[in-house]
Amino acid sequence: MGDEGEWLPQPEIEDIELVKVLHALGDPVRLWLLKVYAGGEAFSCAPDALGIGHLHKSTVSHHMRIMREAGITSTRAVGRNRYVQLRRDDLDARFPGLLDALLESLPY
Amino acid sequence: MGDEGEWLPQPEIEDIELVKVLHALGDPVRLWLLKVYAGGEAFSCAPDALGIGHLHKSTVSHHMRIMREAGITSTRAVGRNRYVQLRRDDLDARFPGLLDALLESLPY
DNA sequence: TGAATGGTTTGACGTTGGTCAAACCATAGA
DNA sequence: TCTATGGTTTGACCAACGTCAAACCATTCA
Repeated sequence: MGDEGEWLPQPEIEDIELVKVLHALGDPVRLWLLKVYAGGEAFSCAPDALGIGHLHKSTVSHHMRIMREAGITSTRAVGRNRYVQLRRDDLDARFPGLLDALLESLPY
Repeated sequence: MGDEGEWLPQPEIEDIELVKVLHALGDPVRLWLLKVYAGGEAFSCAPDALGIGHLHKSTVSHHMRIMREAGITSTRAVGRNRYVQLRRDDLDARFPGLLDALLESLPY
């Protein structure tokens, strides 16, 4: 009760590397997740809830870890849930204009 | 003589896919090449001339092909030389602001 | 306390990817 | 014409990657 949850490990702002961010986003599933998280904080990792119901939950967990370790997302663990959000401010500070350009360029 | 050379195969503007561009740039060597080509047209594929003298020339050829097929560069073959340049206008038209943001964010 | 639930981790499997070396191709130059 | 040269292609090798399944862990709730 009253517990805000724990933050899962993520790189410091200055340790976010462009090549890792690009590598992380150079995958169709993770590029899709970028769009999902851009729409607001997600509180479930369930494949169906994320629009990737065709993938196994462990695969989704894998993709979310890669995005978090690349510095794209931050995750707070509260109970059995995971609150995932884009690190908008950090990405904007580190790579000005990049995130906006990416979101503007997303397909669909 | 007077031969302008032949253009190597490359995708049409509308066929350039964001995920392929990001995947292509999610590699340290190709991210380095992006910076090189951003500095102006390159007329040699020699590893030394491109600042990647530690790599075999066939490896460089491989990376250049991936960048071209992703739609990042265009290549004109004139004699034994290859004139490689960034597809600035095409990339700007397809993904507004992305290239500028990337070039601003490059390390070094 | 016991069962169900949301996520993570591990292991396995097939695919893709980066690298080198050698063969190859076409052009330039003697 | 012969040789050297700039680049490409092919094959091989090993590492990295995406995926699933099963085991696992912690939390929730009956």
